Parts: sequence; C-alpha cells; structure tokens
Amino acid sequence: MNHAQLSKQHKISCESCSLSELCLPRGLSADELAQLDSHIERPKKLDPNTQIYKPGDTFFGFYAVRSGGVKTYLTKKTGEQQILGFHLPGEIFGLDGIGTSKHRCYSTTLDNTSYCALPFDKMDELCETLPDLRHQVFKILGQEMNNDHAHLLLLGQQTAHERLATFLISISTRFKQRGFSANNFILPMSRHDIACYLGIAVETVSRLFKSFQDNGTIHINRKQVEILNHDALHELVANCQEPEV
Amino acid sequence: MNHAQLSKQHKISCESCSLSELCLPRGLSADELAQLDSHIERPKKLDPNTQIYKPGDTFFGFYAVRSGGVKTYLTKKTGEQQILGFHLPGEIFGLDGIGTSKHRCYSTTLDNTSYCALPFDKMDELCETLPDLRHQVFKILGQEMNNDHAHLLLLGQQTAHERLATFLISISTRFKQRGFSANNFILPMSRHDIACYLGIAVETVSRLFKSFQDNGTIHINRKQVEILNHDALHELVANCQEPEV
DNA sequence: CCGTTTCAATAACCTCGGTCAATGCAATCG
DNA sequence: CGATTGCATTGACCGAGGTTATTGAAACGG
Repeated sequence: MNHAQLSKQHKISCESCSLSELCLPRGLSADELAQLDSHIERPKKLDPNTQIYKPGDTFFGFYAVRSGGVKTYLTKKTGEQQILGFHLPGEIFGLDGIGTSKHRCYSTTLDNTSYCALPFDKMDELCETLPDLRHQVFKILGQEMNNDHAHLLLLGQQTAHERLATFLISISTRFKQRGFSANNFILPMSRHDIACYLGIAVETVSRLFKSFQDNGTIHINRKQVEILNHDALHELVANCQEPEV
Repeated sequence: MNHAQLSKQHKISCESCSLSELCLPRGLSADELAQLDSHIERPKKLDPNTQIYKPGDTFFGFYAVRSGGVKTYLTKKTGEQQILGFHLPGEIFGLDGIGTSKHRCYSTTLDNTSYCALPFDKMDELCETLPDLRHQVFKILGQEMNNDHAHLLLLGQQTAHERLATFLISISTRFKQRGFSANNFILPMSRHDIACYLGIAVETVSRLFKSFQDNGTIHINRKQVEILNHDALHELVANCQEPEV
C-alpha cells in the first residue's frame, strides 16, 4: 500500500469502505450508518509485531481490521501461547474483556496493519436507540462464540492432519470472501503462530505441509500456498466437523 | 427434591431466588428486576439425559439452570462429542445461536434439572430501556467468551494431568460459590463427559483419578470426590494457566 | 557483500496418552 | 434374587506427535 492510498484511506467513511459488508455496519440503513460512522476512530497504522493490548489493559471496545492482520492469544505462566484467533480485514476483535472491563488476552499485529475503532461506551449508547445496531452487536458476539466453539472442537477432537486441513480451508474461505484467490494466497502468520493456534508443535506443521505437498494436495513455499486439490483437503475434514443442519 | 419444594419453587420470583446473585439479575435494581421478572418463564423440570435443544433448532434465548446441571456440546459427523461447557445452578446457557438465530450445539441435562427461561426478543426489548440489564447481558456474553478462551488454553496447551486438575478446581470453586463444600462434592457428570470436556480418553480420566488418589491429593469413589490436598492440586496447574494481571 | 539473526525444514528418538480388550461393580428390572 | 445393562477400572500394547538437535535458507543490518 502506498502513501497516496493511505492518506486517502484516512478520509474514508464506513459508507465508502469496501469491507463494510463483512464488518460492523453490515445490514444497517444509511441513517444508522451515519450515526455509527461519526463515532468511529479512523484507521491507525501499525508495524508488524506491534502489541495493541495486553491482559490487564482497560477494555476499549470494538476494533475492526482494515488491512493486514491481527492475532489474539493467551499465554501460560511459562510463556507458551495459545492463539485464540487470527483476524483478517473486515473482522472484529478486542471484545474479550467486555465482561470484566479489562482485557484478558494479548493482541498483536501480524503484518503492517491498520484498524478502525469504536469505544464500547459509544456503542452502548447507540445500542439504546438503534435496534439494528444492537442486533448486529449480538450477532458479532454470537459469531465470535461460534468460532470459539469450532476451535474447541478442533483442539479437543481432531488429529493434527485434520487441524491443519481445517485451518487451510478456513483461511482460503476467508480470503475468497474478501475478493482474493481461494487457491493461491500468502499466509500472514508464521509457522509458530499456526502451531500455537492448532495446539501442535511447529515441527508437526512443517511435516504436515510437506506431506500435503507430497501427495499433491497443495504446493507450499514459505508463506506462499497454492491449493491444488481442493477436494482432497475437504475429504480430510469431512468427518471431523460439525454436521450441517 | 420433594414435591412440596418443587411446587413452592414454581411460585418464586427472581427477587426471592437464592441464585439471583449468580444469575442474570445480578446488580439490577428492584424496579429493573420486577420488569425482567415478569417476562421470565418459571422453572421447567426435566429428567436426566433430556435434550433441551439441538443444532438447527430455532434459537430461543437465555436459559438459567435452577437445579441440577446441563452440558452443551458439539459433535463430529462420526458422533464424537466435544463438550463446550457444564452449567451449574445460577449459570446461563443457550446463547449459542444468538448470531445465527439457530442453535449450533446440543444441550442436554446431566441430572434431574430445572431451569428458568427468557426469550431473546423480550430481553432485546428490555435492553432498550434498561441500560443495567443491557450491561449485564454484555457481561454474561463476555464471561462466556472468557470461559471458552480458558477452555481453549486447556485443550491446546495443557497436559492430561493439568487438564483434570484444572477441571477439579473449577468444579470445586463453583460449588463453593453456590454455598456447597469446596472439598467434598458429587460430580454431576459421567467419566465419559469429563473426558469429552477435557479432550482426553475416558481411560485416561480413570487412570489420572487413580494417580491423584494414590499420591493423596484426592479421594474418589465413583462420583463422590473429596479433595484432600488443595495445594497439590493448585501446584499442578500453577504453570499452565493465564497469569493473574 | 558478508556476517548475523530469524524462521523453516529435516532427522532421530522417545513418551504421553490413545486404543483395544477384559474385568469389576452398581443399579435396574422382570 | 439372578440376569441384564451401563458405567468405570485396569492392563497391555503401540503409534501420533512431541522433543531435541542440526542444518538450511531468507531477511536484515552494518
């Protein structure tokens, strides 16, 4: 992203944002959007590996990734991380601590990253007068919960193969939603981060990427992934996920 | 629980409920409580192992356990369960599906169980006029999220020993909050359920209970647990949890 | 451009905990 | 009360994946 684009970005509103259909404004009317918009703090640009908040910090409110990517994670006292989620453009993060008014986890950029922000108090006020926004907030909290539940199923019941396949499918799907190729993309996170998200060792991630490559399912070079056999990937996860209802 | 107690229970309100400080009404004024109360459907009594809802069912709203216990879980296509949570008296469940208006998981009683219920639509209406209730709702959603996050840390980063110790401490703490003994209680769930919650095999649960008993940490007979060495249990989990902030 | 650092890949080894199978033990019921 | 059923325990075995150590390959900084 060059400087011209960036400075232009600072002037944009939710209304003109290409991510609005994936983000908080989804489903709001023009009038509602305008009210929301006026309280949103416009993109802040951050370097890779920058901490946005840490446990104990005062809860702020909604953050929405605008470009780049963010990881949220917990640590054990010994330092090992459990990554709770990767957040791509259009996705909301920062809601942990909505219950305690203090953050419980860490949040760190993966890449050059910019995000928009909406303080919880403003959101709360708006919720009083804008039922659609209130519903949207519940919806986002609900999706967050559903993501966590799927992640619990992964960590509790899936083999390492299944976990990595699930992960690749999830990333691929989300890139596609954002208008990028579903079959050719660059992983925004390190092997270490993938391992911490999936609850396996880095070495296992390496071995499995190699094994997926050896049987022709994917081609991978560093962070560049090409999915060669979409069906093979889906077969791997066929029996380890929630049945469709 | 005998019939006299039960029929008496049907007449009670949130105001007179001994669990209200653990439950949805927590922190509400008398007036707010009255408004909330009028929309709450009073305890329904269920047999053990009764399904309350399943994936695909229309989302109802808030359920609060009044007596007994409830488990919520996902399944893989092959049938294996991942238990997402055990819900003791005063705890809220049923919020999965708040995002999609359809439930995503199963919910089943562990025991003879009764619960109160508040339809989502009523809650939503009340949220418009009762800021305290709205905050309480956000708080409950946040706690739910924090629980899930701690559970993710457990499944992703803890050994089987640590998982079982964490589990025992959690149950013990929650019994204590409810006015029961922290060191002598009856597990409301089967070995199978414990295993599914912790992401380990039933056999491992048995072996670990035995090993905890052999080194004098606990005494266990079927579902009856006595914690003999509280400190030993806490030492086991000392390094595998989120540091206090 | 080279030395340093960081991240990823590979290999050898080993252990935790899963799987399979048999047995024990309680509760339930005809 | 003996038979049945379902849950829990125990033991033997073994393999997926963790651990440790080494090498390789980009990225970075001077």
